[in-house]
This record gives sequence, structure tokens and C-alpha cells, in this order.
Amino acid sequence: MLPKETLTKLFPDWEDGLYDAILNEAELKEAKAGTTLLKMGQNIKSAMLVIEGTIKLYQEDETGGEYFMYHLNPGEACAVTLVCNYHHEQSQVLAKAVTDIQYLAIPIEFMEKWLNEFKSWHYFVIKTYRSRYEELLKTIHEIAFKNMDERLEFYILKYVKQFGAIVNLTHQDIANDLNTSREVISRLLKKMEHNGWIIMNRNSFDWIKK
Amino acid sequence: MLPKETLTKLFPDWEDGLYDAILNEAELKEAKAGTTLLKMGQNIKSAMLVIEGTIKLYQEDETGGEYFMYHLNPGEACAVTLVCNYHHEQSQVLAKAVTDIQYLAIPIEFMEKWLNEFKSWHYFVIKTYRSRYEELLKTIHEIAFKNMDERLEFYILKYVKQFGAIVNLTHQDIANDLNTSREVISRLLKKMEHNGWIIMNRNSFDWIKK
DNA sequence: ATTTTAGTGTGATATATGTCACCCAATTAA
DNA sequence: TTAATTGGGTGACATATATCACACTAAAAT
Repeated sequence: MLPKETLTKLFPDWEDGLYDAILNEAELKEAKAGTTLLKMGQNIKSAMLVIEGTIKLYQEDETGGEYFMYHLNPGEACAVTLVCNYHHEQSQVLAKAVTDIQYLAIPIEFMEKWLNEFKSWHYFVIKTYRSRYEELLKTIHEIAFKNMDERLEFYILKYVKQFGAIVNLTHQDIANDLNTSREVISRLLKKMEHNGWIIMNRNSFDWIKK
Repeated sequence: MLPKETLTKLFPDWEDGLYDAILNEAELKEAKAGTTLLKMGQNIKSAMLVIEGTIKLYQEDETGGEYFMYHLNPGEACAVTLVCNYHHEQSQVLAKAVTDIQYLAIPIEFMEKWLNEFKSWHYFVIKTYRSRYEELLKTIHEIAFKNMDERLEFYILKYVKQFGAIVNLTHQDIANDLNTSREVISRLLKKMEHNGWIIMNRNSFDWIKK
């Protein structure tokens, strides 16, 4: 059972009744690193609030391709599940746990109910959409205007911001996230190494660009 | 002065007080086709509700490049201006009138006020975000996974849905919207002509693909 | 009527990226 | 200890797109 204090720390400024409602109605779930939490086209039955760990959100192709968009961290909600819940739609994104995670699953029937009952929930939903809308804009900016070298740098910087300057990813991992091939990433990383931006190791590299 | 009836038709299911508040506080503005309504980085002073005409939303590059994302039609609001208003941020998009337009400009100070006062406004804001978030996801899907030929088809289909099967755009217009060059579009359109998808004219073409 | 401009067609070439082939080294499994 | 697997390096080549050059023609301006 999740202590109320965890909730009030992660989600400050909510009405007291909202914390209680969540503790009563939401289910605390766990998932191992690597688990797929949500697939494109899947019907959503509950909203997802992250309590512990990190989730990665992807756009998914029909042919198996993936494109990484943004991270979800504790204290954040998956906007797509709020969408789906509220309007009974299907997921347009792929969500994967990158670390072991804990999250609250709130059955859809409470979405609309709480929107009516709790002003702070309403604001939280708006804030969630707003911030994710902005993340998507950034992603579009990258893909529409930048070549792979700059997109790779942007990608690495997002990683470094999340997990620190030691990047524990293989070239293949990165290639998958950027919907390109391993060879392309290997060559671009090699260039970064020549430029003195990274130190390369097997299975990882260090971001040392100032 | 905008008749209340126009408002109730374009924005059904709002509280009566909200219509009155808008009629009292919003300014009805007009703009000619081609006008830039919002630039990236610009501070937003009012929310935009479309009354008449069509607006195009773009992501804008530092170097002058543009990428078309979606249309805004009467009865819709520009999500970005709701963002900016509420959280005092800057525009992350470029908005242009594609036809002569009329829109309501609502000064930012009413955003938060009305979120508190009118449940229907709150829902409207959420609905606006949700639908635009989904538009952005579609855009990402296109640029992350598709080559220019498919993106061009997707682009034309959006146009046809908005304005009908006679596409009054020059190759250069399209190239600008897709952040590519005129030659690329000319060649791809030529292929579509060979495939029997379009009939080409000067300054326009007809979409006849079934 | 003549000139100018805008829209389009198209070859040639450059560059970015995708794909295939194959090698080597580090790690893991047998 | 040996074999198999995984991560990575790199050449060769294919393809998509960008860029430059220039020609042609319809429409607009003079």
C-alpha cells in the first residue's frame, strides 16, 4: 500500500480529497525494466501515474519501427492514457519501462468523475497535456529540420539529463530509438569521438562535451 | 459585434455565462489571407478562437524553414495560445491565416479566471489540447517513418479534406510547407501524374486518386 | 506588343542515409 | 577451454533528397 506521503510529495498542491480518492481507487502496479506498458492501437483501461522509475514514450510504425519522443518520470502522468480514458480512444503511442517502475493505474471511470469533483485534478490534466504537447513540438523540430548528427546529439543530451553523462546504451539501442541503422550511429559516434565529445567503450560511452 | 448565436453554433455545450463573458471580454479581430498571426518566440497576449476562415499551424526553424502541422477551423482554438496565456510562455509555433479570417482574441487574464468559473471552458481547453496532441503525433509519424512521396500524399490529402480536390497550390508552396525544395515536389507530382493520381495545371492540380 | 516574372521540367551532381558484407574483439554460454 | 553470441568498425554500393544550372512557357506588367 502506497503511503499518502509519497503521493503528496510527488504530486504537490492537490486537494486532500483527491489523494484519498486515488489511494482508494488506484492500483499500485510494478513492472520490470524493459516491459512494454502500452502499445499503439491498444485500448486503455486506466490512466498511468508514475511513482518510481522512468518510462520512455515512442511513436510506433506499422512495420516495427520506433521513434523515441520523451521520458516520463515520477510525479508525471502519461498524457495518452488521460486522453484514452476520458474519450475512450486507443493509444497512439508505445510506452516502455526503462528501469524497474512503480505506477498507479486509475480505472477510466474515475477520470471524468474527478474532473468534476477536483479542480486540482483538472489543472493537473491540463498541465500534463501542455507539457507533452511541447515535448512533441520539440521532437517535430528535430526530425523536420535536423540531420541525424544533430538529432543524435539531442538524443544523447536527453539521456544525459535523465541518467547522467555515462551513457549505457549500445549503438543498436540508439539506432532503434532514432529509427535508423546501427552503422549510421556507429559512424556518427566515431565522429563525436574524433571531435572530443565522447569517450567510447563497449556497451557505453561518456559524454564529455562541455 | 459578434452575435451570440454565432458563438453558440460554433462552440456548442458551453455554459450560458461563458458565452456572455466572451462577448464582453473578447475582441473580434480580422486578418487577411496570408497574414502571420503568431511567430515562434513571440509572447502571447491573448487566446485565439477561430470564428471564420482557416489557419495553418507550422513548426518554424531558426533559419527560416517551416513545417506544416495542421489546420485550425471555426469552432477551434489555438492550443498554443491557451498554453501561453495560462502559463505566460512563448509561442512554439507559427500561425498563418490561409483565408481571410475572423477570430476572437481573449486577453490572458481571463484564462485562469474562466478555468475557475466555467466547467465547460475547462473541458474545452482539455479537448483542444487532446486533439492537437494527436495531430502532432500524426505529424511525427509521417516525418519519422515516411519518405517524401508518402508525406506529400498525406499533405495533399489534408488539403483536399479542407478545401476540396482542386489543389490551388504551386509546387513551391508545397515545398515550403514540407521543408523541401521545389524540384523534389515537381518530380514527385510528375510521378503522381504518371500514376494517374492527379491532373496537373499551372498553379493547381486536381486530385483524382480514388 | 513586348518585356518581365513566376511556375514548371529536367539533367547533372553532391550529400545524407540505408543496406549489405564482412571482419575483429569482448563477453557469454556450453 | 572452446564455441557462440554480441557489439562494434568499415568498405562498397544503393537510394532519397538537396542543390545548381538552365530551358521553356503562361501569365502579368509595361
